[in-house]
Amino acid sequence: MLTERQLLILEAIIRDYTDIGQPIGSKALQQQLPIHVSSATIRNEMAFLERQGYITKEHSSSGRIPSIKGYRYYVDNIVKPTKLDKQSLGSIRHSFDSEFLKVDEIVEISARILSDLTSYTAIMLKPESTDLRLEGFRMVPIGNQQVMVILVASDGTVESQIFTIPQGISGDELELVIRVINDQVVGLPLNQVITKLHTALPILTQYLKHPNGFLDIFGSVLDKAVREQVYVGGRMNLLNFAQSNNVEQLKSLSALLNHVPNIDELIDANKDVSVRFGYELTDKVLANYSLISATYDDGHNGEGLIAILGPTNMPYAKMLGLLGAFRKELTARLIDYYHNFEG
Amino acid sequence: MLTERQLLILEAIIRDYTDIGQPIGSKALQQQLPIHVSSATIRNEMAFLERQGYITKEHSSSGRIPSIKGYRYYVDNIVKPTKLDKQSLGSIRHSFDSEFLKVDEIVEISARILSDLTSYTAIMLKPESTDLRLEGFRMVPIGNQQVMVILVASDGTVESQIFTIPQGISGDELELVIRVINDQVVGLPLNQVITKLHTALPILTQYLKHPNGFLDIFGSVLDKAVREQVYVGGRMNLLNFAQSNNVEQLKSLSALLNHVPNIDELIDANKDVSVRFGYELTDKVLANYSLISATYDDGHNGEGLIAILGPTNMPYAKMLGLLGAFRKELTARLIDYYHNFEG
DNA sequence: CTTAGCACTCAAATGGGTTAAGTGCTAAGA
DNA sequence: TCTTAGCACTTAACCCATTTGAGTGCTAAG
Repeated sequence: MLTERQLLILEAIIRDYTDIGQPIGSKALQQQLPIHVSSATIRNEMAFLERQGYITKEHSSSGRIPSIKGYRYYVDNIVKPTKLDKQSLGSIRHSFDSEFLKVDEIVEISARILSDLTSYTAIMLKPESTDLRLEGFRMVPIGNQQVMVILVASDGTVESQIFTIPQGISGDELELVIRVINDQVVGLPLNQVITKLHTALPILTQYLKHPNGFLDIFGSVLDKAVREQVYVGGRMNLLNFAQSNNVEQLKSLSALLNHVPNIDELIDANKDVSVRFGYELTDKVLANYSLISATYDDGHNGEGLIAILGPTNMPYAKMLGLLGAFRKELTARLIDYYHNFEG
Repeated sequence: MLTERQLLILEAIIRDYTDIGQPIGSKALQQQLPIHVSSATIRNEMAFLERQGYITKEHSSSGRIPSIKGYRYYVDNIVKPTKLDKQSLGSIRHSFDSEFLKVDEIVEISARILSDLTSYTAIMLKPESTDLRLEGFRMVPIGNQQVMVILVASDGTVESQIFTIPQGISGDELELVIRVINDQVVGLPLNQVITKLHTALPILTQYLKHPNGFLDIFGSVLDKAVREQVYVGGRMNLLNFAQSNNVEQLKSLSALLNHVPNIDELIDANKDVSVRFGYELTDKVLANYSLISATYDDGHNGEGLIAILGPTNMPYAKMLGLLGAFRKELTARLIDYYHNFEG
C-alpha cells in the first residue's frame, strides 16, 4: 500500500514524463509537488517506489520513469479523466451533423475525428452484425444493359452494386429472378441467403450460375454488409509518436494497422473504457505503445470498438476524458440513426 | 556532345547510384564497364562530365553522383524502359479482373497496385468529367421513411444516396417531384442541374427547400460524380524512400499528398510518360524527389493522370517500363468498361 | 591518349576528457 | 523515527583530436 506522499510522487512522475518524455529527477519533483520536503526525502520515496516496481531508471544515475506496473497502477487507481473541452466537443458534434451519413460513414468519420483530436492513431471497429436478415431486395434498371441491385438489411443498412446483365437474358427472365428472390430469400438471415440461393432454387441456376452473375453480386454485397470492418484514422500520426528513427518498427506497426488481429486480446471486455499496454500483450510489435479502448453499443448489433493507439507515455487523463466523451456522442448519434430509420 | 565512352560512364553512374545510393568511384566503375581502361582514364572522363555539369561530388574527395542535369539527360536520351516482367503484368491484370468495378474503384485500385509494385507512392487522378449530362434519375423506396436516390450520368457513372423523407410529404407529392425532375433536368449538363432546380422550378421549392432536402442530396451526389478525384496509394511507402530521419519533411510530404496541388506544373503534357524532378519545381517540398507520370485517356472524358512519387535516384528504366505498361492496361480496362456500358 | 604513381582531401570512425544531471549513502538534526 | 545536508559516485552526452580509408587531381612517362 502506498502512502499519500508516495501517490503524489508517482502521479507527478507519470504526469511529467507523459509531458516532457524525459526521466524525472528528485529536484524537478521537489519544485512542483504541493508538499514541501527536501530532494533527499523524495529520493528516499523514489527508492521505495522503485523497490516496489512502480518506477524504474534508464541507467544507474538517471532520473526515474514509470514502469508498466506504475502505469497500470496509475490508470487503475489514480487517474481522473479530464473533462473534454467545449471546442473539441463541438467539433465532434459538428462532424456528426449531416443527416445523410450511413453507419459505415459515421464509423469512418469517427476514426478521423479521433486521430485529429489526439494526434495519435485511431482504430474503429464496426459492431459485428449478427442475426441480420435480408429485409428488402430491389433491382433498378440503369442503362441499356445494367441494373442496380440493392439489398436492404434489417438494421437499415443498404448496399448496392451495379450489375451488367449477361447477354441473352430477357426481361421476363429477370422478372422471374426478382420474384423468386423476393419470395424465397427476403426475410432470411443474411448468412443463409447465399446457401439458399445455391441449393434450394435449382430452377434459377441457369441464370444465376452465369459467369459473373447474380450469385457473385449477392456474395460480395452481403459480405460488405456483414463483414466486421475496421477503420483506421491518422496512420501518419505514427510519425508523431513512434520511434521515427526505427523505420522497421514503423512499418510493422503500419502493417499491423492493415490487419488488426485478435481484437479480444486487445481490450478488457469488462469495462466501458480500458487501457492496455503493449508490454502486457504477447505480440511484441506493440511494446512501447498503449491502446486506450472503449466499447460502444448502437442498441441494434453487437458492441463496436473505439481505440486510440499511442505511445505508452500518453497523457492518460486527457485521453480517457476524450474517449469517454466521444463514446457517448457516438452512441447517441447511432441511436439517433436507428431512430430515424425506424421512425 | 558526349562520346560513346562518356555515355557509358554516365549511365553506369546513374544505374549504380540508383541501385546502392552511394557515390560511385572510378575503381568501382572500372570493374563493371564493358570497356577496359584504367581508373585514371575513367577519372579523366568523370572530370569532363563534371565540368559539363552531368555529375557532381558530395565533397572534394568523394565519388560522383548524378546531377539533375545528368538525370535529365539520362531520362531524355539514354534510358531504355525495361520490359515489365510477366508476374507483375499478371498481377495488374488480376487486380482489374472483376467485372463489377466502377471507374472510381478501378482508379483507386490502380493507386494501390502501383504503389505495391514500385514500393513508392502512387497518385492517380480521375479524368475530369467535362460535359457530362444527367442521363437518368431514379428514386427507390427502401424503408418506411427512406428512399434511395440514384443519379446516372451520361458516361455511365452511377451515384446513389439514401434519403430520409421529411415528415409531412405525401406519396403523391413525391410522385410530382419525380415527374418534374425527370421532365425538367434529366438531359441537362450536370453543372446546370442544381441551378435549374433552384431557379426554374419554384413550384417544387416547398419540398426541395426542406432542411436537408433534395437539393442537398442532389448537390452532394452530383459533386461526387463531377469532382476531380485524387487517389493516393502507398502513403506509408514514404517510409521506404523519404529521409526517414527528418520527420518534419515526412509530414510535409504527407500533407502534400492530401492536397495535391498544381497538377499542371507536375507533368509534361506533351508526353505520354514524363519525368519531373523536384529540383525543377518551384515548390521545394519535392526537392530530393522525382515524379514519373503518365496520362491515360478513357476515350470518354479528359485525360487522367498516373504518377509515381519516389526518390530522385529511382531506377528509372524499371519505373518507366512499369508505368508505360500499366498505362496500357488501365486504358484497355477503361475502354472495356465503357464498351460494356454502351454495349 | 592512356596510365602508373603519388600527394592531397575529407567523411566517418575511434577514443580520451569534461560536464552536468542525478543517484545512494551517511551522519547529524528534529 | 523521520528528514535533510553533504558528498562520493555513475553515466550519457558532448567536445575535440587522431586515425583510417576511399577517392580525387595532377604529373610524367609510355
